[in-house]
Amino acid sequence: MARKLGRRGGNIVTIHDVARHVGVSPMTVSRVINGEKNVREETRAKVMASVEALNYSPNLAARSLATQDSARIGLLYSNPSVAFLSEFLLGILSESSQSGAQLLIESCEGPEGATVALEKMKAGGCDGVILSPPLSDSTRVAKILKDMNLPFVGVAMARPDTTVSCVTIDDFKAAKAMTRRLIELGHRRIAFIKGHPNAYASQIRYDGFLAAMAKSGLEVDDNFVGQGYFTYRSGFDAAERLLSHKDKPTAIFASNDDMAAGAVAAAHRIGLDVPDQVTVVGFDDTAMASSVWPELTTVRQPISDMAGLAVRLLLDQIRAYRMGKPFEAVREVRDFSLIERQSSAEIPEA
Amino acid sequence: MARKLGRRGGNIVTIHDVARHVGVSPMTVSRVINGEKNVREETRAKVMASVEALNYSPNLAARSLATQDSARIGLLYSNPSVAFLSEFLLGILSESSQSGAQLLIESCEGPEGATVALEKMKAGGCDGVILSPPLSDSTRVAKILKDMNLPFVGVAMARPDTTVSCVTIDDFKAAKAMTRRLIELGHRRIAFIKGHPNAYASQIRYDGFLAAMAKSGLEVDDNFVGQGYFTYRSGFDAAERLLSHKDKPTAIFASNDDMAAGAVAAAHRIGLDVPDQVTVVGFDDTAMASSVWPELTTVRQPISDMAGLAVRLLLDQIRAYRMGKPFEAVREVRDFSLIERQSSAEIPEA
DNA sequence: TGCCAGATTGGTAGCGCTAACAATAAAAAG
DNA sequence: CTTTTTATTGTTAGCGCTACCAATCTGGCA
Repeated sequence: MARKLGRRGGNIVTIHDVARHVGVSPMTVSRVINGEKNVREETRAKVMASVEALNYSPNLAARSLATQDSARIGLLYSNPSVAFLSEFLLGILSESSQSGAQLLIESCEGPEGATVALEKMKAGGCDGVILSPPLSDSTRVAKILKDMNLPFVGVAMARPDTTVSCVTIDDFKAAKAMTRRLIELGHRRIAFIKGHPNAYASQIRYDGFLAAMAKSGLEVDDNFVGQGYFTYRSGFDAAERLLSHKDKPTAIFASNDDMAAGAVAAAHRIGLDVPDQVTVVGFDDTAMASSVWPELTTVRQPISDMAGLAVRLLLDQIRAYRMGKPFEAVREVRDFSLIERQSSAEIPEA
Repeated sequence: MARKLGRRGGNIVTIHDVARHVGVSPMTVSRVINGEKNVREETRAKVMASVEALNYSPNLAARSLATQDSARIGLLYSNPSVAFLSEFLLGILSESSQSGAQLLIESCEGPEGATVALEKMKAGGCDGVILSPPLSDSTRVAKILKDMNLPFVGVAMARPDTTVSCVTIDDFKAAKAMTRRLIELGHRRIAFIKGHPNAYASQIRYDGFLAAMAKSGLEVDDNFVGQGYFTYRSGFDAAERLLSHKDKPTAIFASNDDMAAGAVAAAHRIGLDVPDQVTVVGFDDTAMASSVWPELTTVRQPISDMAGLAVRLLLDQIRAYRMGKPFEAVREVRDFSLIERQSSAEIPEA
């Protein structure tokens, strides 16, 4: 029976080829590439060498067919920052392609649209769902999923909820750290622009700011707190107000990058140089942060990693669910980092 | 032999289940779901009904294993606009998950890094590569791939090259259309900010602008053409200069959104209202366009569709390549669209 | 020396699907 | 009415991999 050739682009190296090359059974090769124990070190080395030599890489389709643990995971996102989305997708993608998971992607507008999207996923045979913010913070979406009996993992969820699995950073700590950094730079009159009142993250970031200020014995003037809505425009407006006081703040901490960019524009409008006369910092490290000028000092979440981790967690949950194990929520907290760019500087000499 | 249960999340419906339910052979079901001919209409309907009733959806792993036409496709991107990337990924993702293609993703910095990344892909068993801009425009990357004998498809390639497959829009026409629109709005003194001189798109967009101007009998003053580099800062600087002439332009066409955003900031700085006193338009419809205020009128490419199409084209090419057919380059041109937001308006009454 | 536990390896079967061919039924041709 | 063609369906085998169990080989110990 003539074997079809040229398949897999000339890379038709299978586990059998490797096995033959080494002189062991395919099963042993399988064990080695899956890192199982109970393989003699010597054998393992030989196999590894052959894998390398033949440039073998396993056929994921075959593997997931054989292991039966291929899963379909749904990705629900809803108009997050686009920059966030791309990093998010990158993380999801590389992880899920490795684990051979199938992806179903749906976007939705708010929790209402979520119902429809989730029904669609369920119908499409989804085994679990990953939620991007701000959906991950929605109690409503969480409820829908629980009712559907679908495992899910939220990414960058600010809402504290021990019954839901998620991967996040500590928004409180992050805001606190950024504030501390501003204080370190000599700033005392620090203004804060809050995010959308509906978002959990808004409150938590604000709390972090307050905590850092309190710890340094600095008081927060009500005039130095602006209400924003996570949009450029709202940041612009809030900053304009904040900067109109006779005793201007020397630094503005906006609780996301869009608002920080708006704040920079407002400062420029008034004729204030950033950062020489006002420091402006943001949060999230979206594309915005490095597109505007000066580029924004901001807080960065390891989004790609977080998304990848979310996939792994979800697959674990799906596996557990299939084995009939009881559900156990996991909360993984990742480290954030402060990215210092050109929009922040030491306090100007008075 | 006890069958493992609970697999595929309770959605263990296989083609056999459907077959049994209908009372035909699995093969017939396979034919129906693959839309093959030579199936009686009546049978087809019955199968369809069962598929619906049982909520069957095929196991892609099994399918690609059986058809042997699973492919590994590489995705090479290099720091494009993040907004572009996410749309791009979305398109790639939904298409490739449907076709069961495996994805390998690599980013690289410029054509130098491309060599390394592509070697890695080749080693990883890639059967073909998709290039995002600006890599798609690089003759160097194209050469590397040709030398490697790897099929590839470029997305949003401005460079005219009939030996390379790509999916693009007509940058010339798009720039022309936007310019025409500005003229329609009554603008006569229209300034243009060029993109990075190394990018093909820059020249082509500029040509489109010139063509539209010429067609309307408008002359282009050298003072009304600024050199930018696709960055916010360069747009800011160029606009500042353009707006400093005593006979200011009433509209500025920046050849990407970042520069347009910079131009808006420059106008604001000078105290000019956008769009009441100056119209500013961009190109690309990146996140930037709808993040700043006023939101930018711009040219939009159907990136997601284009990326999806690129995947399909690439898979076709890989298939053709495997069957030993000669390579044939395809150039698919998609329609762009003009997105009118708040940064453009009719010419102010003098 | 003989026996057994544990370590290491191999054999078999089958995951869900479809290519290729075989078989049957229906239609067309002679 | 038989033969050929064509339309429709079924059968077999195998894609590449791994779960499961059987086989073999260690060495330790009585």
